[in-house]
Amino acid sequence: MHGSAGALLACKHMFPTPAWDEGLDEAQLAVASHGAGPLVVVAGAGTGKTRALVSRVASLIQRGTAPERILLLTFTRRAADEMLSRATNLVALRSDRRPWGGTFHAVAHRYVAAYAVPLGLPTGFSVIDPGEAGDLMELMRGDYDLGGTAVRSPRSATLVDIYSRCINTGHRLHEVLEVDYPWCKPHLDAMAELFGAYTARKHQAALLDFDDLLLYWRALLSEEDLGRHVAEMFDYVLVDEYQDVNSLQVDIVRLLAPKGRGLTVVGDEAQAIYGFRGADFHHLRELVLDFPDASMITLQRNFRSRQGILDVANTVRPNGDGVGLRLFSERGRGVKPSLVHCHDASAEAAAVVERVLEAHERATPLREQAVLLRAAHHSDLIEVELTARKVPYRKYGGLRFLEAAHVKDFVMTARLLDNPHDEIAWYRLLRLHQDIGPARARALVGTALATPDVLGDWPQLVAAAPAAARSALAGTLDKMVEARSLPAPGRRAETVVAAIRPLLVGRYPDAAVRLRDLERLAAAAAKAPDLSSWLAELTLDPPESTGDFAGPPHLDEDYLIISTIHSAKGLEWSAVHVPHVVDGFIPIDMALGTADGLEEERRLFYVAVTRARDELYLYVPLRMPYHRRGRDDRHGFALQSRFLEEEVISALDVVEQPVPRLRVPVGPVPAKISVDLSSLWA
DNA sequence: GGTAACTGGGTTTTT
DNA sequence: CCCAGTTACC
Repeated sequence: MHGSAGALLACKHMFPTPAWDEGLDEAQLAVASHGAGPLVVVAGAGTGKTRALVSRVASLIQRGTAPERILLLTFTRRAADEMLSRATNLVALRSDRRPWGGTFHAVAHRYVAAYAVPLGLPTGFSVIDPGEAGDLMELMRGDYDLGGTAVRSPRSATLVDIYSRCINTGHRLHEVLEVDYPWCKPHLDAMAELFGAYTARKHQAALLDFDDLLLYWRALLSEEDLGRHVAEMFDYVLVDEYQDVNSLQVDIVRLLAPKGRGLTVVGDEAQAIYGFRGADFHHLRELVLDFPDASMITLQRNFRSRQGILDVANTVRPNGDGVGLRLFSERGRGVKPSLVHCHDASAEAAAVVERVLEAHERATPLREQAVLLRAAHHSDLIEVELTARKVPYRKYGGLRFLEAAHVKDFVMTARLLDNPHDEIAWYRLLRLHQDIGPARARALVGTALATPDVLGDWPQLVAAAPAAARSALAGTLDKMVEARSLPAPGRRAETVVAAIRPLLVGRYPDAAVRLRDLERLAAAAAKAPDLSSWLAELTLDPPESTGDFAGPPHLDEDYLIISTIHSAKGLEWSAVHVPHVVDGFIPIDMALGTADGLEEERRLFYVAVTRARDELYLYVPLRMPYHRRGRDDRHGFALQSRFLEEEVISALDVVEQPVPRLRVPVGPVPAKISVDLSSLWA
């Protein structure tokens, strides 16, 4: 079934060249034509690892593997979709016979939904995001001595982070607190109790958080017979970005590919940027050690960037870890990247926009350029400047569409149709009504959960509500009953929007805009097979930019990309602009405390730099506001980033951005000017 | 006891 | 922009 590389070469002389190996270099070809033994590919940035993976999938199919017996796990759904459609194009497959692919979480969801019954889960379970997990923690933490402000106690978002870290790393709570949250140590016992109760309460409400999806998938795979059956559904498992997996994901991979058979992982330790989420790049090394028969292929020919950019990248690249990989360009020297010194943050914003427009003049479209930032709000001033100069842009990362209050209102209300046990959804929906605050909502949630079929029997819930809220609540519930009776996802979603419309109109001054968002969302839902799985997928893979639901972009539409470095992973642009290359921003101040944190910041900088194909600009403002936002606009001197070591700077062309000077326009001067205040005291 | 409206202080990265 | 804390009103 698995032809060797030799047999493959022989075939090439007899048949027209198969499309999948066209233009591959030796190392990429070795990846594509590798057999079934475990394979570790160490791929530096821009070395064509996507091509190699795509070709491998195509090659496996051509060598006789059934497409549906291949599983491709990637970091984002977009990456999976892109790779799978490229691979299937190479071998011209029927669309119903495609390989499996997606993020760990998305694939987990499919399995967990399909095997809900043996896993002991209710079939109507809902998937909640970390924000909603925080809502549930918030509801509970008061009962576990973690509320109030008498003692400094962790916020609910922090509690979710800690909980999640325990699960994703497999470390015990006290270890996690010791290493990552030492200031929370006094709350150890309270947290242990809270976390136990949180797990139970989620289960009761038929809610699965992101971590649960992985936990249940692992549980399924660990089960003696069923697990083996599920794992045996795949002959090949390919995992991209393996440096960013956590130990739970490692377990899943190991269970899917016992002894590494059919396993391919691709990664680069120098691009590990998800340590804060429990990822550990050592997993990549460990795989090589654990499977002595693993083959290792290193890709270091860079097809993306000019050598000038790689000179910077090679000096920034952390040398302690990794394999001492150095990147060599296949595309010539190019222009030397610039380090632009600016007077202050607003001069920097002007300098960025100026260079964006210059590159645009030189025929680099806006969408071939990106501004990459450490944190989403670092783009404030640049956005102001872009707006003032009418440069269109789209922003990725940071505040998400799904976090917008009205979208959550809609999603959670819609979820209640299939899962009436969802107490956070009830809580949110009830709070949306006038005269129902935290306390009454809490009581009403109790009533709702105690009523066997609340939606069928809604007058009971209305009767328990305060008189002032009854008619509104009756209206909401009545519409929801109607929505529940409609099977078509589009109509169902529309009716949910209708149910909450009066509530939103009362709550948000800009309700009209928000309702339009929801109508678009409902229209998108119409294309899904059913509403509840569509909602789960929306939660797992939310639209990344605010523009994503504005309909398909025009072909000739051009806009600059603004993105966090994290969201830019795996992407590339002709020109890349990195502002704020200043200590406290890159590296960010929050990460300065630990050596590990600082190393991750360096890798982040490396990722940013290696996104550029032809032009790279780093910007250093010499003065920065003390506070990143808000009323205090005092400035202090900024320290150039500690990552800009001498060796890095020598690979850069240092430019001083002239200080903008205020010019007072001088017109015709009158003969005599006088200032007379005498009338004030007369 | 409970809700709504206002104020002042603070903001990393994401499946 | 989101939060916790305060205050005025039911």
